[in-house]
Amino acid sequence: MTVYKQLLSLPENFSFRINLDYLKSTEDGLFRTDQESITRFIVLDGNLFFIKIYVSNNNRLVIETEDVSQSYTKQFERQIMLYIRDWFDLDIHLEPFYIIAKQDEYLKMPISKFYGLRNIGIPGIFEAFVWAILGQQINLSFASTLKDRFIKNYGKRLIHNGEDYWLFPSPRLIASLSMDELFKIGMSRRKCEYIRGIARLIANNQISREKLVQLSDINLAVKQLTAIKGIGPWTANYVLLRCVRYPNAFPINDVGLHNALKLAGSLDRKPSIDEIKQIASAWEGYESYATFFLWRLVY
DNA sequence: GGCCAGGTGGCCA
DNA sequence: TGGCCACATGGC
Repeated sequence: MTVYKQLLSLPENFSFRINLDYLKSTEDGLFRTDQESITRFIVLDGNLFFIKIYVSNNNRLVIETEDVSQSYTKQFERQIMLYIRDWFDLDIHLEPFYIIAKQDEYLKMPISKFYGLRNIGIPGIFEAFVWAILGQQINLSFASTLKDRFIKNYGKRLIHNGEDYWLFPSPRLIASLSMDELFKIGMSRRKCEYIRGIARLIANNQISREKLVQLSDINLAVKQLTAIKGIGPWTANYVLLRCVRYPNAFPINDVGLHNALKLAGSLDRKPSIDEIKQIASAWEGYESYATFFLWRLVY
């Protein structure tokens, strides 16, 4: 099979090792990691590509693409590069964030420990919503178990070099399932309803990542999303942070954020919401990155 | 055994 | 608006 190789230059404040470590900690069947690379299948307009990502000696990102569907064109090559730039959030300029963070009581420790980390995204909006809804209220290890069951019950299994990879279930399929069919994997009936509801909205193109990007106003985006049953302020901000990439998305109610602030600030208790608003006022415009680095302390 | 987990909607005053 | 409560399940 033909393999195409592309290079992407990396910003100085990007550490492949730190980002690989992060991905390793969140491996979910959709992609795989080893000591030096990340691999996954991606689908573009129904065409399948297998990509391998690693770093070269002169600090460039190398992307090898196997042309599984025999349909590789310059157009797909561009789309694959955009996919990678987006997944690793390569187009954001983080210098101003690091300047703020270096003198911030709560951020100086995490940015020193994880210097070079990026907000590794959740590429698909449906995947982002499902992951957020699964994570509501329950502990993260159980949420991971549910995600694993969700992917392996309803997703598509692919094999490459004898190893399993999964494609995330399509919103169309999930929208068509019965409550009992969804309930069997062990999530609450409410989570089943929320997930099926969002699957319908996405399948009908009533919600899309592009539309949310175009709004370009976090308050409007949150207002629109929280009108949907099952999407509260936390879920809306989580999806805007991890997928749509609003730099000022801020899931202020997040328990993990509270624990991380307690740890980073050596507090004897978790801070109150009012205290967090006070703390975060120094991060204006970079709340998403502040949150992502703080999460890395506790997850 | 009880409480807390990467919350949310529904009910009640 | 603000205060409860249920929700599925696992870990401590």
